[in-house]
Amino acid sequence: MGRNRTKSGKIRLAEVAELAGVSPITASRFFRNPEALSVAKRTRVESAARELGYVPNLAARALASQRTEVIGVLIPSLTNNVFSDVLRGIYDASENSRYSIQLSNTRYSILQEEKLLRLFLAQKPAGLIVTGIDQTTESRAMLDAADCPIVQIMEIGPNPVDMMIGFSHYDAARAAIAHLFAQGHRKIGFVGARMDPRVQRRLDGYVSAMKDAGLFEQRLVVTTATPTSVTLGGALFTDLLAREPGMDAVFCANDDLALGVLFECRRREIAIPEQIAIVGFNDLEFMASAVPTLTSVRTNRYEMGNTAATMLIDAIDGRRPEHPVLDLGFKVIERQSSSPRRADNRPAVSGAGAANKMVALPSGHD
Amino acid sequence: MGRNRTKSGKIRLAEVAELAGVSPITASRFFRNPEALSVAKRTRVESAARELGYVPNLAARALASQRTEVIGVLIPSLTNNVFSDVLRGIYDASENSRYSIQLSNTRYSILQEEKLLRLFLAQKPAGLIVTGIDQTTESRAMLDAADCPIVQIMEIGPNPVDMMIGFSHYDAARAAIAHLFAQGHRKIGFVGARMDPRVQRRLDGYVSAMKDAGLFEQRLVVTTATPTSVTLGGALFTDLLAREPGMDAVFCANDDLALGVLFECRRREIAIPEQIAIVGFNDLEFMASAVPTLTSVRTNRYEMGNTAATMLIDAIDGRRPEHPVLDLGFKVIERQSSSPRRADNRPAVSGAGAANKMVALPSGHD
DNA sequence: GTCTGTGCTGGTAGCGCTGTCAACGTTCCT
DNA sequence: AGGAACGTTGACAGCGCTACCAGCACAGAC
Repeated sequence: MGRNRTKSGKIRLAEVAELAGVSPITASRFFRNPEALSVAKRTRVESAARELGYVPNLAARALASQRTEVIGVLIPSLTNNVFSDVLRGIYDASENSRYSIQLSNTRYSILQEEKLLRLFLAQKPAGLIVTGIDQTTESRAMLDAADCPIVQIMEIGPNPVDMMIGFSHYDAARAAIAHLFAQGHRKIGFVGARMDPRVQRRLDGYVSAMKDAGLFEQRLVVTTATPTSVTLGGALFTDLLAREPGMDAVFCANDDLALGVLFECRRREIAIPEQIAIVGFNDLEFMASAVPTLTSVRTNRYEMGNTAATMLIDAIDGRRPEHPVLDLGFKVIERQSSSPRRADNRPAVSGAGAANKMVALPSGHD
Repeated sequence: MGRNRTKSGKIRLAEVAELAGVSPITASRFFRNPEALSVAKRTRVESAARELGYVPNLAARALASQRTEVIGVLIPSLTNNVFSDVLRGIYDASENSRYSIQLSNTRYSILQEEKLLRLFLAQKPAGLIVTGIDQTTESRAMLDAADCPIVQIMEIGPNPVDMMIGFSHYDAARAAIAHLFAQGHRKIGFVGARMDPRVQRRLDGYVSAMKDAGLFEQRLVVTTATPTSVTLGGALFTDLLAREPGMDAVFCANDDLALGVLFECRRREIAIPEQIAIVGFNDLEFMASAVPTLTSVRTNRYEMGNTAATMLIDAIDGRRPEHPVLDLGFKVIERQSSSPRRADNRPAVSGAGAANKMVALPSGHD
């Protein structure tokens, strides 16, 4: 018995097999495909493993089987709370599987992404989750050649590498603008930061909606490459206001910016929504509790991460999903900051948590 | 040449060695300890590896060397933005090392932590980062027995397992209350959510400061086990106000709660700081840009993660730090929400980014 | 000239597990 | 009854790398 023990004192599969009275390979099978064993041996191996406190050596398994049980995840930012929700979904889904998550941060650089992709692929991951649909041609070639399932998350578009889950940022922005139109707003500004591909598509959606209505003007758009923040929202709004004092609404590319605009309005004593309406994007938790409560476009971030990881794991295990491209849609959550103008300029006292009118839309593909 | 190629088409060390005209073991040494090679062989192996695009097989290395290049990280939450800053620091520090991060979420459960710890330790990590100092005795025993460097982060306390980096939440809370006392406040409420050990210590600091001043009353404290949120801040503050309408300040266990209190005050038309002062904790970005700007206790979260990972990697590589326990301290950032009462009840128009008065304190050890 | 020490290099023997294939016993069909 | 088909089991041979130890050449000490 002792002779089967590792030098390091760890219990090996051989020892479990010996105690169970089976060959090592049978014990090995127990951990990979228990159904293949007879019930008698299965229970024998199981109890032997438990008795000895056996923990498989993943390195040996990876070496022998020529594959790992690692899911690589490439996201552009760890700071942005949008990704923390997605990540939580991914980790939750991976928790009860035998796969572990290997996370890397591309810092919004597709070159960095390419480099990380090369690194990941060299270790033969079981699967890969990548953000967005804008990869370098080199990255794209690597992804196409990869022999593991891949999920692209955050948005949907044509030509998926493999699986895809997200929504149309373009349509979501158009829906936000349509909502503002419906409330009677016309001079609608756009405030955006970071300007990654998804924010860019929101801008595109805004531009097209405004053009469709014959209301687009370049000076209504203020953007910057700087990372987003609440403070930045106030600063960009200040710029916008200087360019176009007659503006009656602002569409913010994310909720942090929207909060910054809210505070800046308060600082300038601009009434919301009477003088200026605000719409954010993502529907972070605080939007429902701000004063006034802030309208936003709800995106299903946790669900996105969770479903992506679940789909990926299923695909790794050979259960490919029926629909490899999944549109999670979005909802425009209408709140006080964009409600129709009223005579009473004060927000309701019990504003937080008040029933939110919702407009749900699946985003159009392509 | 071809015969050294893996079935999978990957280049092995043996092939690099052959091209370089050295033995495999010499090539192996090149990657682990280049200084041990003569300059001639070093350059030969280097160029051979580059020419072939060699990428080491980590599983084989781990199996043969009986150790991994994985740093395990155990944090209680992925949602809390406090941890996203810490994580960013950790990932940044690991990026240019050969170690990779394996992250797991304990969900604020020390039992879950114990389970994960067992899992991690079984894979022989190169190092471990764990959150806080409140482990189960079983966990503590495992950590003590672990044969890898360990860093405890987020707080400091007696009996470090190995290394430790953080600050005293107790002292930080006392400093916040001292600041409020200095501004003339007396009836100071406490609002806390989640009540993990660190929040509990902030509460302890609050209680002791209030007792020292002979001002403590149990009904000034409102806490809940519910996870924190902005909305919850408003709700808890509402409770507090119902219990003690005469309150003149609130110390919030974190900034989300503080923002919720701010909005609730606005909803109730309570003037800040004239009627009630607010102090938060962590100094998230939005605190400087709220209206009025919100006082908070700044904690060095990114630096904490970054330094923890750097210390850990150094220790793994045999360079143990001079001081295994590092107190990163904190700063009370005084802003409008706790400024002395003024006749003018309106906040300054250019409030955001206005010079912040700071009170820096190292937290006392133990 | 012999001995010891140092710097570099290579051979051997696994690390712990799994893929492949063959073999076994049993059942079911013709 | 004979044979095919199936389910179950085990032997063998590595997966790609590194720990360990031995060996070599050379330098310096006696």
